Amino acid sequence: MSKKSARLEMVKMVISSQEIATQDELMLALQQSGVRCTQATLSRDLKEMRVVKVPGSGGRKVYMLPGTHVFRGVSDTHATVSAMHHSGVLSIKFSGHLAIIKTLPGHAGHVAYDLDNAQLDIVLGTVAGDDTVLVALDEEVERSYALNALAGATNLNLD
Amino acid sequence: MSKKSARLEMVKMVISSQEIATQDELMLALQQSGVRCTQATLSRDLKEMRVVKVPGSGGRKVYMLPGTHVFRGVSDTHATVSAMHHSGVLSIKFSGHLAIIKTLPGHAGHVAYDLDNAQLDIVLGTVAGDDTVLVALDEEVERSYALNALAGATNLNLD
DNA sequence: CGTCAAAACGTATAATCATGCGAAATAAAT
DNA sequence: ATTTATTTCGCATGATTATACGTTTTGACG
Repeated sequence: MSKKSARLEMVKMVISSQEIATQDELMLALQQSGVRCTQATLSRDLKEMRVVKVPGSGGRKVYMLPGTHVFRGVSDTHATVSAMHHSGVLSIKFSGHLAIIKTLPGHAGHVAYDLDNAQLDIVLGTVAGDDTVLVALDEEVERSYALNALAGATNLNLD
Repeated sequence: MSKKSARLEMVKMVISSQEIATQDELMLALQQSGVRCTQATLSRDLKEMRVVKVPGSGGRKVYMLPGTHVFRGVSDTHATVSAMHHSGVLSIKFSGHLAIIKTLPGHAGHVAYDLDNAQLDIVLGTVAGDDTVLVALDEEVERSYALNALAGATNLNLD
């Protein structure tokens, strides 16, 4: 594993788990993880990885992985993600009439897509971040029912 | 019909029909269509529209409209599009203290942006996906009031 | 190992983009 | 219409990103 590809993996992990607005910011975040390099190198890395900078709410712009932001495990030196669920769904919790689905980094979009396609009439709408999906539920539905429906639509195995 | 929204439409048309790499380039392309403005203005426009710059194949980076947004019909070069700035809002529903706004694909960001800028004090915050905006509402507000406020801020015509 | 070629990198700087601020334009109110 | 408030905009400049170029590293081969 070259020094470069290790850095690239770390970049993926960092930008999919936190909001990074500039390359200097990214550089600092990488230092926290023991990766040292310059802004120039990151500029080249981000271009090579086709990372895009997206204007978000609140006037800030953050880096995001392209396409189906799929972040597959980390290789060697650092933390590897265990317990990979097929769906990428880690947990489903509720607050009010909102379901909060936590996923692996980068999987939220895919999970939300599946949910939308499932056409559940208990779901009023979904919004996906990077590793979180907010699901607005109909007021009338019971949580136990919703949990089953959501788990089913996302291929989550309830234990 | 403001001068601004006309320019915004033209920007959409230009960046969806040709490969634009810089804001100066975009500025020149707009001049060809009779729209004159500065790079500074375009910077603000692109941010408002949440246009992203994507590193493409040939080492080139081009601007792209977010989501699966398809720009639909404008007649010819100058073409003042009528029925412009339809909000893209399809429906507004409620669940608990949350409003769920469904929009045309790719329009959620813009709608959320408008809402944020409207500075409604009944709105605590917004989150935009691709075609859904979740709006966190103040606990005290009546739904009928909220509906009117949201519809107003998003230029939705209530029937 | 030593040599060569290719890739990766840092420095310095150019290119591009974002923004504070006052001016001009637009809308709202009297 | 005149005043007042709000939005939009351009200019100048600060902030961020990209790259030319020389240096170092990496890897293949003898």
